[in-house]
Order: sequence, then C-alpha cells, then structure tokens
Amino acid sequence: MSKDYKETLNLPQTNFPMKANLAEKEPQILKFWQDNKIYENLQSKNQRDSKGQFILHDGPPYANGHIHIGHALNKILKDIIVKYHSMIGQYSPFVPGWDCHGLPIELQVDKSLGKDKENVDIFKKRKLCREYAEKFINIQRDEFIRLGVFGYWDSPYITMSNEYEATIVREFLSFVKNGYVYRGKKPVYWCPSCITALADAEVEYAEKESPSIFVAFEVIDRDKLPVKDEPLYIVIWTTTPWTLPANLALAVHPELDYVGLKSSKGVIIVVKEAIENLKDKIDIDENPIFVIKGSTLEGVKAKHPFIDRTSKVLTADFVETGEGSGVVHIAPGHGMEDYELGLKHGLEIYAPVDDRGRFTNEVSYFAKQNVFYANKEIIELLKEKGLLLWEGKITHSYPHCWRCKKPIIFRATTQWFISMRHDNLRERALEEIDRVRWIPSWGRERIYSMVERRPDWCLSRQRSWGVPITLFVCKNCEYVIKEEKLFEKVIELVQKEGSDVWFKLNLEEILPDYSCPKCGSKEFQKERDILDVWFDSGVSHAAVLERDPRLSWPADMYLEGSDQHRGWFQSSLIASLGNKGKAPYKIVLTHGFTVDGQGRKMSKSLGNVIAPQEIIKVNGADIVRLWVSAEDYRDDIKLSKEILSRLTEAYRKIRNTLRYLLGNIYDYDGKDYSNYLLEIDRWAMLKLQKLIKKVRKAYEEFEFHQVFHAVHNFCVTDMSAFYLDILKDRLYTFKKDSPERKAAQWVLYNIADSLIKLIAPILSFTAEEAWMHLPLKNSESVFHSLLPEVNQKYIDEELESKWEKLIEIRDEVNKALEIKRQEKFIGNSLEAKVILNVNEALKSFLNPYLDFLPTLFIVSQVEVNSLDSKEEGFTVVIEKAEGEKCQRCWNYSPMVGKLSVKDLCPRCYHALES
RNA sequence: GGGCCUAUAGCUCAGUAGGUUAGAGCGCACCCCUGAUAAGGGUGAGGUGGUUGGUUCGAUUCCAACUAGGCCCA
Repeated sequence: MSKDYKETLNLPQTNFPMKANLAEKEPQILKFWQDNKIYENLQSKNQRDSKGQFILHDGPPYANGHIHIGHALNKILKDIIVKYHSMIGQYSPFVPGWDCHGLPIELQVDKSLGKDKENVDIFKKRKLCREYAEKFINIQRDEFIRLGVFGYWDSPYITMSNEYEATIVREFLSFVKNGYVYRGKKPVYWCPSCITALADAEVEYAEKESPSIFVAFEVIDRDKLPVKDEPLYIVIWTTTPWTLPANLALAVHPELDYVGLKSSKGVIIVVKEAIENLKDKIDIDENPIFVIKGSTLEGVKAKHPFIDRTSKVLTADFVETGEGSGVVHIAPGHGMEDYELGLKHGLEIYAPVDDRGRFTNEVSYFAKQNVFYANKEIIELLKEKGLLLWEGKITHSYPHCWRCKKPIIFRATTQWFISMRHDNLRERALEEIDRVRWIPSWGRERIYSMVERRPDWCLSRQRSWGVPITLFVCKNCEYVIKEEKLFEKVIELVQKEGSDVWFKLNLEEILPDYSCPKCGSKEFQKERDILDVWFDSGVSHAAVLERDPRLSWPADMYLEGSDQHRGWFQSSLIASLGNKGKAPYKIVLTHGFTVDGQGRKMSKSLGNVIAPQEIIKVNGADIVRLWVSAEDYRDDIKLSKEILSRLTEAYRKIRNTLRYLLGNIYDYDGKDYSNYLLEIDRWAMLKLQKLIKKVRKAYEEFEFHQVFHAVHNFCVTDMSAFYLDILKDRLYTFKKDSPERKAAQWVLYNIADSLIKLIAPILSFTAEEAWMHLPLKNSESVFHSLLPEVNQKYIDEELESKWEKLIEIRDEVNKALEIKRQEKFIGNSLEAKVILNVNEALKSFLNPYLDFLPTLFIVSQVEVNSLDSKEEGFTVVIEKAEGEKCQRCWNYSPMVGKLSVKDLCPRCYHALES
C-alpha cells in the first residue's frame, strides 16, 4: 500500500470562503466601513493629497416609496464612477439628495386625511407632507446604503430644509430681479366642481358623450378664392361648442388640399379627405369646384358665427383630417395646441369662463351659464343663424377630475412664467448645450431639440406642498413689488423658519406704509401659488454645488435616466443659466430604463417587476452591482431570472478565482522574486497588464460592461483554464521555498492584489472581503489603495505572439487528448505521453521549450519528432505515459520505482529531502 | 401622431472605417478529474446577423420603409 503524500504537498489555504453568502456577509462589511469610517477617511485622504477631483452631483430621487430597481441602477452607476475616481486618487465626494416637495406627496397626504382634507389648515397639511417625505428619506437612505453606495449619508441635501428652501427663494427672486419672470395666462386642467386647477396626474380619462357639430364660418375676404357671388364658408368641426365664444382663429394644415364644395347654403371649404365623411351629413356636391393648398388659405378672414369678431385662418401642423373637416377652431384659452398657436401669432389667451365653469358677463347670450349646459343653447343659436351644418353625438375619451369624477375643462388662468426669450435665454441655453459632453452623444440632439422648441417655463402651481412664489402684486395695476429690502427679508426669514413663514407673513411689517410705485395704490395681493418642483431641483447647483463646502461648482457630471433630458437636465440648465450664465455640468451621462427579459417595461400589471430588495435578500447587493456593470446602460437595461442566474455563475467564477489566488499565497513572504520568473510567469504578468490597461480605460470612458467582460474573461480563460491549472504542479509539489514556487507566488500575489482593486468599484463587498484575506496589504480597506497601473516592463509583444502559438498547439493537443479520453484510453491527462510530429520551422520554434512542454500540456511526457514530409503544421499522437505514476505528484516516470523510495519520482524524492 | 434611441447565438457583450468559413464568456450536451471539491479541466453543438426593399461587383456593416420595444411629448 502506497503512502499518502498529501501532507507533503503545499495545498492552498485560505479562510476566504467559496460560498459567498452575501446576504449575511454584506451587512458585516457595511458595519466594517461604518465603524472604521472608511468613506470619511478616504475623502480626507484624497482631499489632502489630491490628484485632481471629480464632482458627481446627485440628482435627487423623489422621497416617495421604497427604491425600485431603476433607483438602484442609477445610484450604483454613480457609485462605480465615484469609487473609480477615488481609487485613482481623485477627490470625489458624493453628497446624496432628496426631492421633497410636490404633488405626489401632497396627494398621499390628502388621501390619508380623507374628508378632513377640506378642513385642515395649510400649516398642518404642510407638516404632514414634511413628515411623509422624512419617512421615505430614511427608508431610501437605508436602502441605498445597503447597496454599498458610498456617500455622505448622514448629511445629504434635502430640498425641504430651511437652507435649501432659502436658496430656492433666492434663486427665484433673482430670476425676478433679472427680468425673466412674468405673469401670463395659460390653459390648465380645471375642475369647475372642485374649483381648482388639476395636475396631469389628477386627470382621468373616461368615456363621455359630447355634441359633435359642423359649424360654418362665413368668409369675409375672398380675394384669394375663386368664388365671386355665392356665399362662402369655412367649416369647422368641434365637440366642445362652449369653446366657440372664445374662438379667435381657424387653423388649417399647410400641406393638405382643401376643396370648395357646392351646397344648398353656398360654397363650403373643407379638407379634401372630408368629402367622404360629409356627403352623408351635409347636402353637398361631391365634385369640388376648386382645390387649393391649406397654405393659400392662410390669412383669410372669417366672421365669427354669433359674436361680432373676425377669426383669421392660420396654419398648423397638428391639424388632422380624421373625423372632422380639416379645419380646427382655435380658442387659445381653452386648449393646449390652441394656446401655443395663439402665442405664436400673438392672439389673446382668452378664456371668458369663471372658476365655477360659468361664462363671464362679457359673453353675450350666455353670461353666467355653465359651459356644459350652454352647449345646447349655443347649438340652438347656431341653428337660428343658419350656420349649423350638422349636429350629432359622439362618445369619446374625455378628461375627468379624479376626485369628483366630473368632466373637467381646459381654462386659461394667470400663471407665473420664466421667459425663454428674455436676455436670449433660449439661444444661450443652446450654446451651452454644445459645450457639454453628452454620453451617449445623441443626448445632445435630444435636449437640443427640446430646448429649441420648448415653451416658456410655467413656474406656478395652485398647490400647498412646495416653496411659495414669494411675491406681492398690486391689486390695482398688477405691479410686482421688487424691493431689495423685501426680498432680503423674505430670504432671511425662510432661511430661519422655512418657507411656511410666507403664509403668515405680512407686507406691512416689512414695508410699512408702502404704496405702489406705479399707481400709488396701497392694496397688495400676496401670491398663494407655489413653485413647480422642477424649479426646486433645478437650483440644486446653487443650493448644493455652490454652497456645500465639500463640493464645488460646476459639477463634472450629472448622471440620470434619459427621461431627464426633459426634466432635471433642462431645469438645471435653465436655472443655472438665468443666474450664473453657464451650464452647471461638464458631462451629462444618461442611462436607459430597466425592462424585462423580453425588453418590455417593468410594470405591476405585467407582473415582471424585480425588486432590488429581493435580489439583495436572495443573491446579495454585489449581484445587483454586477448586473449594473454587466449591462450596457446606454440602451434599455434588461433584467430577468435568467440574467440573474448567469450573473450569479459569473460571480462565482470571479470569486473562486480570487479564492484560489489567495489560497496559494498564504505563505508568500512579500519579497520580490521577479528575477526568478519563468517565461509562463512573464506571460501571466503580461496578461495582467493588458487587463489593467483595458479595465482602467473602460472605467475612464464609463464603459463598465467592458470591465465585467474583461475581468470575467481573464478569470475564466487566462487564469482558471490555463495559468492556474498549469501552475498547480509547481505550487503543490515543488519545495516550499524553492525559487520557482516563490516566483509563482510573487505573480499570484500581484494578480490577486490587482484583481481585487480592479473589481472594487463594482463588486465592492466581495473586493473588501477578499482584501481582508489578502496577506501583507498596506491599507485597512481596499478603497484606501489605488488602482494598479500598467507596468511597462511586462509588456512584450514578442512574448505574446510566441505564446499565442504555444496555446494554439496546446489546443490541438487537447483535442487529441479528448479523443483518447472519450475512447477511455486515458482519464487524467497525466496518464498520457504526447508525440508531436512537426515541420522544421515549428521544430526550431519548439526547441527551447522541450522541457516545458509536459507542463504546458499537463501530461507526463512529450516527444517532438520531425515530420517525414515537408507538410504544413504538425500532427499529434497520444500514447500511454511511460513508467509508473509517482504517488506524490501523479506524473508518470520511468524512474518511479528505481529510487530508494519506491513510489516517488526523482523530483518529488528531492523535494522531500530536508 | 411627433422627436430621440435600440434590435448580432438561450443569456450578457465584441466586431467589421462594406470584402474570404460573424467572435468571446456564460449556459447547454458529452467526457475527465476528485490535492480549488456545493470546486477544477477538456471537447462539442448553437447565429438566413428583427423583416422587406434600395445603393454596390459585394452589406451584418450605408440608405429607406416596416415590425417589435424603450424614453419624452402630443
């Protein structure tokens, strides 16, 4: 019976466990980071001996609900960037923030108040909103921390803090002082029953029956039209007759063909496509007497059907042929498109309808009537005037109030705006857009075209939970008070007490006996509207970048989902441009949205939602982080069970590679053995340099999926399947202190050290855990070390191409071995002897490697013979290895049995000599 | 309906500045090992490059349309 030599081998030893058990391990590492102030120390270290800085400004998530996978994606991407920059020695502080004001929270609070919401005063309501936001800030904070995201979690920025609110007010008033802010009218959703403006989120669409009528507008000037004596009409179609009193224009599509049709009333003009539809409704001759382009109708004047007013024909691209007449009646005070067209052509934003949905006194015939009831009478009047061509009913989707469920109206009300024209704001914004680096590059196109055609920024909301518009307006002449003293005082008060103070503030106390500089009146109205929340987050550059001593203005980067081209990127740009004249960011990086395995959006109704909390519980936060890094974020980001399981496999491979590296350097002494390297060791060092180069470049260019693929490939192909497999023999069987084994350990240490650092920004928990098991390290946390640099000494193109050739030969040998294995001729490759028949060129190439080839192929013997012919390449023959199996190293050798210890080969025999 | 974007093996990604048989890793199948062992190694099978047209001697790579999907508007 042979002796068990296992004890004489140098097998790997490490406490770094194979099984990650991340769900349990990660909280311990979090505690390690907290207890040892790893993040804080990192910041002060990098601030002290900084190699530059990189400021990534956090876009504040809304403090409402738990975080979802999109939040996780966003914060982890930011974290990877911040950690990378920290690990190249740059000062890269991360101050997280939360967006706290706004409708969704107010609605939640309203909901919880139930019927009480009508009676509760504004201070109480705002207090409840504040508490609601606070609750979710705390929840989300814990969830972000759990993901391993580094940052100043104890001192984030909060848009409802007194200081932040003071900045909002200050920035707003600065816009006022600089002349950007004006009061104008704009149609908003309005519920006449609840007597309030509604936000988009409060509008529900439901089926409603409405009148459907065709109305004739008599043409006054017919110079451009080939009709002389007959009456001539332009026909419109509408389902809201009540908007006719506010009609100020007619719109046609410039590109479409319009026709003149003979009818019993005279000639009517409609779009050509409408003939089919109209022939059953109106008595017409289907053969047009003329055809003209919509554009030629532009400027034609028509008579309002029942009001003494002229409506001019305008052209607009939004006109459709659909069910109507191809002519849209335009009431700028009662429709969004109408409004924009009205603005463009300088029409009055006219909406003679009061809070309760009744016509005002200026409307003849229908004053004081509810608009919906007036529909009928308007139709009657049109009939009387002979201008109603057809009347019917239509059931269509119509907006309703989500509270009272009644139909709502679109009604122009007075709002506050930032003018995009003042001081060339729009042009300057476009110029700034071109100075910013957009990643991906199409982001520039997207925001550019949005800014190019966006309307003025409507700043006011008729709501409670937000920062008030802190202005007084003269009741008599609408003059807006802009006294420096007043502004200063308001800012000071908000800074001290928060923006609640506005609602109890009295003008008399600040400006006693003040009278309007314009009209002398002493009556002033305190504005009750609040600011759009986009203004809140838009000024974060001023509230945070500029004022937080840890940060500086402008930011190097803003990083959010691609929806923010319309949102925060734009509000921040405009807010910053108005008061500072420049964009608050140098780079804007956007990512796509999380979708399921089939590329569909995640939604509760589809049941394809995967919560980050679930992944953390089952797989660990590092798997979430690995997912973020593995996916190309510029596109939509897919997440599915299968993707997670693939990632978990990949994670295990990386982890096990680390474990094996650590296991084999347990007795490494830290000395430099680089002079004892074998050629394969230099090859391994070369591969490591290539990896470092590739990974650093990928981080630098924000292409993290390249990091994942490079690292994974390195672990699988270069290490596990090749270098580490070949190295086993040397590590296990050579004398513990032999220079060959020590040289291998020196290489493994280099690889382990570098690999841990390279993955740290992504697999932060695992990297820190591995770092704890790395001997001879010089910092307590991996994050206090710097990423490895490429060592040019090991870049050797010639070596690389030589080894490509050797690996090619090895692949062929493996194929031959596999055939013999399938035939059961051999099992373990060490049972084989490889005979290579090679041509002359290959022979001289292989000559220096003759002794090394068995190691390379992991076989017991290799014989290299010359090919008889002058053929290309080589052939491989597999035979059984000669001699007996050494019981220690398992290599076969004819010498086994010939030594004093019968079951050992000479190499092991000598290795065991003391 | 409009703007921007995406579409390469079951999965995640490469790649071709248009040119011979489109790559990698994972997964899968089969085999080996049992001294990385809820590990490790080997071999192999997988792609009409979303669809349809066009430009070209030649297109996965350029153009257009369509389809599917995403974001933002209407």
